[in-house]
Amino acid sequence: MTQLKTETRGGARPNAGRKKGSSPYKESTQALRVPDSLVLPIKKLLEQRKAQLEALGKMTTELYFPTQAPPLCVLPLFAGKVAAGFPSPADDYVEKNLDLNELLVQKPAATFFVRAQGESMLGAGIHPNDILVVDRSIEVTPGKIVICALNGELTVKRLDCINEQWLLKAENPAYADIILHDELEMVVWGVVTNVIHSL
Amino acid sequence: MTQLKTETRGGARPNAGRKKGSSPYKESTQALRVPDSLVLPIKKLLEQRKAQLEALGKMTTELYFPTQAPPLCVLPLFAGKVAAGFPSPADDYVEKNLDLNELLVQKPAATFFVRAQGESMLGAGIHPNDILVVDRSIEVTPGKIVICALNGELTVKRLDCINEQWLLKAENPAYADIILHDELEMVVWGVVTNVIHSL
DNA sequence: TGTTTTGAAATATGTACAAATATCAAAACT
DNA sequence: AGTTTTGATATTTGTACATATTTCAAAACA
Repeated sequence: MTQLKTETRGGARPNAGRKKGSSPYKESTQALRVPDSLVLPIKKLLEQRKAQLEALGKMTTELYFPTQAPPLCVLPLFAGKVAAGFPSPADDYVEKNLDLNELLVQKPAATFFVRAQGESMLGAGIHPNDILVVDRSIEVTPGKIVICALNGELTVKRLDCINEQWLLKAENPAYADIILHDELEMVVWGVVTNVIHSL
Repeated sequence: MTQLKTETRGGARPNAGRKKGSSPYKESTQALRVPDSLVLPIKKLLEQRKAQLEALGKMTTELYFPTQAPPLCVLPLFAGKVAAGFPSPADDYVEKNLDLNELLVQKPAATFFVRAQGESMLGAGIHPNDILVVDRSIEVTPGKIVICALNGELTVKRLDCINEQWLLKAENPAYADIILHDELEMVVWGVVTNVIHSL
């Protein structure tokens, strides 16, 4: 015969139980059926989402990470020559399939975009209104093109160091270099890895 | 009492039953639990995948569509000024969240990538080794930058029409324009919408 | 002999459910 | 009075299962 224990701890009471939104995604989930080949990519995405939310929890500011995700998209990349007409897969025109996010974003949690203004970096292929891909995890060294806040103003320049003097160099003869002295408040946001130019 | 019907059609036999891979994805599926905010995007992706596979069934050649999907990726886009340090969401530095595929690929089924060669289009911001985003669904009109096969050679130029004479113009004084005459076999692949430049 | 109809079998798919996990107020302990 | 332990409860989460769908060979038909 089993002893009936009358436990007095725990028990029914308001506010008991697991809280809504206590999943790693901070929101409810639902079961979705997806094809095998998409399982791994989507799982990767879910891990990434979790990591972002975790990072978010440690930040004082918010909004750095998206609340909604976009559609996946992989498209073929062609290269080389082509017999007149559209290329055939028999020939090796298809270099490989390419995903833009994979190509341009190595570390999602450390990457953001900035829209370029001005013509000071034309020589580096950066035109007004271009979108710059910026990686905050890359080491800032002389020669790198960086996004920085100069006295509160966002700017893109090539960082350089000549005779122990740090410079921000424009890649356009019409613009003067900026010498970094103590009165100048300069904060580097990250290193520009790619430029997206719309025609 | 129920009448026991002895059906003679159908019945046990080899090769009966639904075939493996008879799903719209041509492969097996599995249930995956995803956060609410990802449900719609992923459903969109699944629809896209189905549409691609359907289109594939109607094509003679393959390989235009990917067999494996990439990770999703949305990142913030910043704009404007910034108080020294990293931007705060209280200010409006965050222009919007941005997905590269969404930004650069309007029609996945009509879009592909080509790697640029040569310096003939420097003036349009196209450098050697840049990746060009090409949309085959955009109408080819004078002024557009197009990818075309010229006697089997892949090239990128600006299409123009002067006095009813069609031209392919380079955007670099060092390169001559190409006049389109009957002996020249020219097939337009599509219109260049974006240029991706690596630093 | 060629065409159409038919139903059992095999796979596909949405979801219900059981098991796992997190939460917190009250009890027990210092 | 403050800290730690405890267990009922609410939610999350993986997956088994019931249902729907597709397929094909044999039977029925023309």
